[in-house]
Amino acid sequence: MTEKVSGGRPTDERASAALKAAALQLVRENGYEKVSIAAIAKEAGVARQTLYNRWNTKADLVLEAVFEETGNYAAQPALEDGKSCRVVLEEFLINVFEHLNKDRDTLCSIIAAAQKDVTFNASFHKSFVLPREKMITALLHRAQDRGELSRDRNPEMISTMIHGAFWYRLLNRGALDARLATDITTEVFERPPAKP
Amino acid sequence: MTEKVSGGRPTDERASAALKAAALQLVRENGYEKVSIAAIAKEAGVARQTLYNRWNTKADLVLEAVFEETGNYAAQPALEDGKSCRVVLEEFLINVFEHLNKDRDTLCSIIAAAQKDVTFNASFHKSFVLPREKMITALLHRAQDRGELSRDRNPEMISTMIHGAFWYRLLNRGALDARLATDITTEVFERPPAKP
DNA sequence: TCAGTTAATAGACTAAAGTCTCTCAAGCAA
DNA sequence: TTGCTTGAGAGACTTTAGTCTATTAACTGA
Repeated sequence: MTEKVSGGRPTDERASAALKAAALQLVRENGYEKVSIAAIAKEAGVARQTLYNRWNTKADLVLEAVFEETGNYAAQPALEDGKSCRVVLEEFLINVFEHLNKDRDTLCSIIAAAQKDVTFNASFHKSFVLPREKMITALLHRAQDRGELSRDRNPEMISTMIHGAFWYRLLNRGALDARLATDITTEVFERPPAKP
Repeated sequence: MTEKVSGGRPTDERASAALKAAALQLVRENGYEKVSIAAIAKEAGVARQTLYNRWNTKADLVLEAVFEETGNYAAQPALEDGKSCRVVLEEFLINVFEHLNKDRDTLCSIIAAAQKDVTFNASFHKSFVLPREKMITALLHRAQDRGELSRDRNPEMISTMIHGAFWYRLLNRGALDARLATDITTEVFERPPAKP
């Protein structure tokens, strides 16, 4: 964040790149838990301390590596074309699930790491979790504005329930597929009134 | 599971009890991550190997300890009295949240541990997660039978979304309070139709 | 009583995370 | 060129999880 003040040896960006590449490769090959920090540093051809100079934990490094490679997992869904919000939500979820499935085990490990490290939890939440939550909330507000969703509904709560549903599936080894996207979307948008 | 066949020194149940008590006390005092297995064994006045003889990991031990002490966290909600399913769900959730809040950090750590150990994940899921999921699903089916919930709704999906919502809150350090219980229940049961 | 069996204790050992220190490298400004 | 500053490399050190082994304790059946 803060600009470098004066001299000193510049950080070698190739070392960062090599570490991220090595981390991603080893984690995908062997699984997050099986890969030691020493192994990542060795694979990158870099001293272990250099890794610690840049990231606090393996989780920080791997999150950044996965993130960067996948373009931050799914862009904001476009709201302003001809599609209904319902269709946009469904397509968005399908897209998210595709990305999640690619690094599924790694993401589970990252969520796990966030539970044992408050600092990492905060940065993970800020850079990854919250933005996604707000995308859905914004989409649901838009749906209310367009009359596709009743004003009586609670977009923040629905967003929590949507994200919760696939976190729950993710962490409990359930399927993350188009069917889930459709089922969630249906539950959100098709609301026949209770019989009196 | 299998009965003991013949002789041999009997396992000392006092050791198990002492280990569970020590684990619970130390974890609540210092936090799950800060407590080492050696410290638990020492506090219980028992050899470290004795702990490993009974549980595979710290997570197995702590889960059992927490479980036992809290009577498995919330009983099946009674379906057969005068209350509506909506009220039963709300009260059930309030009750669950009260329990969850007591050992909140510990439960987060247990969920985290389940992500790095397939064996523990399976036993956690079987003994803890699935039963709760089925309670809610059964309640929602009952609501459909009684006409409190439309037949068009998907009880399994709703159950996933409900549990997901509070897992998500739990893991992301959000509030687990009566307000959440009410908001969830409202989202589930009050479904004004979309405007045409 | 004694042989067989299983549990408990104590301690060694490995692998890994994380911290620390020392030395060298690479840039800056006077 | 000479300090000054910061990064990089190498390796020591501590703590912990987890495994393994040898020894002793407690119980059963013949």
